[in-house]
Amino acid sequence: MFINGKFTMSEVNIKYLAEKLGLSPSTVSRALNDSYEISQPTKDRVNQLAKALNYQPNPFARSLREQKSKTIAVIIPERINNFFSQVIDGIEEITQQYGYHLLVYSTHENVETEKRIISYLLNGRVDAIVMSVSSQTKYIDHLQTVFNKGVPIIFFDRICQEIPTTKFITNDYENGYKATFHLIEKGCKKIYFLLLSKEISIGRERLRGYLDAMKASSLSFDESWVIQCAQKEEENIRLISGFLYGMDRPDGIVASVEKLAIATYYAARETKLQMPKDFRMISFSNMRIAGLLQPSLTTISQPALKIGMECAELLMKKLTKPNQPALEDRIIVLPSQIILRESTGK
Amino acid sequence: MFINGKFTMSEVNIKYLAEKLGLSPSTVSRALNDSYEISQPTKDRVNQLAKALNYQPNPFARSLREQKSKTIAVIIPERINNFFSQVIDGIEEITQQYGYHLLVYSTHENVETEKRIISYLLNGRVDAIVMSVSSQTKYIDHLQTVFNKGVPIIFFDRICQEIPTTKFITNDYENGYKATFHLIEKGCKKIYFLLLSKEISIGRERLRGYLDAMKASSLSFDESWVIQCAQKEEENIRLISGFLYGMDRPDGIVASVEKLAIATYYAARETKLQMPKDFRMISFSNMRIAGLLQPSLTTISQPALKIGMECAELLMKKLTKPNQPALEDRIIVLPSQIILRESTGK
DNA sequence: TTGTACGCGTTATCAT
DNA sequence: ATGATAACGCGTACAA
Repeated sequence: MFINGKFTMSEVNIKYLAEKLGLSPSTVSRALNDSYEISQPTKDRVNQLAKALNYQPNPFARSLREQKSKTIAVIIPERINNFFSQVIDGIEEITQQYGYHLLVYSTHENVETEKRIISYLLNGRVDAIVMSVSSQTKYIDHLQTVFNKGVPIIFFDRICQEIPTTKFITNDYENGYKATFHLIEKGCKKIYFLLLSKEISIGRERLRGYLDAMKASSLSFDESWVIQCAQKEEENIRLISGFLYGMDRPDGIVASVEKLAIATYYAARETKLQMPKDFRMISFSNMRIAGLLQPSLTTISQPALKIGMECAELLMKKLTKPNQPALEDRIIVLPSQIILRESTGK
Repeated sequence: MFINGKFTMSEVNIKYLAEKLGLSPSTVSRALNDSYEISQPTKDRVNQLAKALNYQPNPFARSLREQKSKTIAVIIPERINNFFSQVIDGIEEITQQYGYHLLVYSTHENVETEKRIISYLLNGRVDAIVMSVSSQTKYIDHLQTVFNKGVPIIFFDRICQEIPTTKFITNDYENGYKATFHLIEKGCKKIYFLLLSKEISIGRERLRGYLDAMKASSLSFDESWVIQCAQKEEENIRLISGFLYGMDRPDGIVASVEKLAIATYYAARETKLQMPKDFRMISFSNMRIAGLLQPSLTTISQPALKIGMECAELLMKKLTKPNQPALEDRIIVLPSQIILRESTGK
């Protein structure tokens, strides 16, 4: 409805329906909610008119009344990333069936942004939070606050160990080990590990797998082979080109996240080195087109859609059934898959 | 606050602050909103306590009262797509500065899903909608309804011409022409055009550019060269492989969307054909790593981030300033960029 | 089976 | 400068 050009919300509401039907608002409300107290004929009349006028309950009135929003916040470190996109697809697939809505936020790997976003969510705006922390997240007061306020929170992939709630990850340690072992089997002697940040869980776990695999082998190892990378792509390309130019360059690289593998491709171009001839690389990645790169990239691919769906299913169970206990403090591990391609040699 | 294990929303609210301060709720409200009617000392007292107790206004009470949600819906056809991810990044960058939140929905290219999503949004849940329509969207009653209800709606990329509102696109016709002309210059004689759907605006516009370029040349042309593709990747690979196997295969391909270019890469593998030797391809695409493919892909790249930011800026202007007129019925064109790479020959 | 009254938390209007 | 009251739209305890 318009009043002097301005949209006003005087839509059909319960009061309006009640008037039209000669009933009281409460009767209409109960009829719409299929209450056992209301006679079938009345229900029919109400539902018919509601449908005819395309009545939609006001979500804010309802949220205010019920103290819940039917909305979930999803917080990710970056949007331009197949893994996170797939996870959100998985979450939406489930939550949508329950009539839940998704507020999606990107921290752009920035803790301050992460804190700001979370501060918006502590007022009941969302019924729960599903998140993967930023690579900068070291201090976790803001996450602790969420938990203390009783807002259900689930972590996935980049989890926060310290918060006693449910976390979904993949077998990162194991795959860090396997990835490294695969390179060793291929004959690599000097294997570097590219790390986004030591702060994040997946970085630490994958690194641990790498370190153990190196230890288990008879290969030499130097701490300087663990390369701490930056946020900016150009910086990383420079960094990686730097050590690829050297005479003592690595002949194997484990990239702990996709963007570092990509930076390595650019660095390889710059230094005119070829995979797998000059060095071999394996990367954690959910790129659909890893197989179309030059050379195609051997990847450890995470079950992203499944992670999203499992997060959401757990949450829906907790939120839609009465008297559910708090989310259990446990880590659920879903297996990743190694897909061999040209970058580690056929 | 917890009551028998259950989280209850009895957070600090205005009433609580008022009690603690020995003031009335209305005074507190006014003080928090920096009303001129309140004395400075009172304001200070109120703000101090509010800060100390970390008071956060209840968004639903406010929305109910103000008849606005400070929330924007973003509806896209698919999430696993760099273009749409970048657009959303752009939207968020602006809206976040104004304290707006983003509900993000994917239609998965399905009109029915699109209709369902929109029906959720007609009850005031969002103050505006920014969307790119699904490739199936032919009848537009649901979009018309949005407009009729007075909910501001902006289209980008895949627009709906018929709705009189502001639309943001790139110069699709021009680039369809240029892309085709580029192939012609490279000596292609038989150029196919891969189309996702004739229903969507970008498909039609890019096709029009292709057709005009073909017409302007002295090349022969057959209608069957415009290939209507499917949703499923495997189906498209089969379809494309099908005509690549033939003796009368094309020597040039214009892919109107990224996913069709990718299907073509797989089809090329299957048929053992090589670009640019056996055929050349150019594609509309925002893939960051188009340059790392084998061969690297010549692309027409859209200013996605900018599109998002411009959509959001227009919207914020309309929503945050009083008495703004309805969104103008006009199309704003931002230029795309052609990036030449190996797939069309150096 | 239906109606009345109230409160969720906020802000605006009207009083004082 | 501050307080009392009403209203946004909904659902429910209580009354009839």
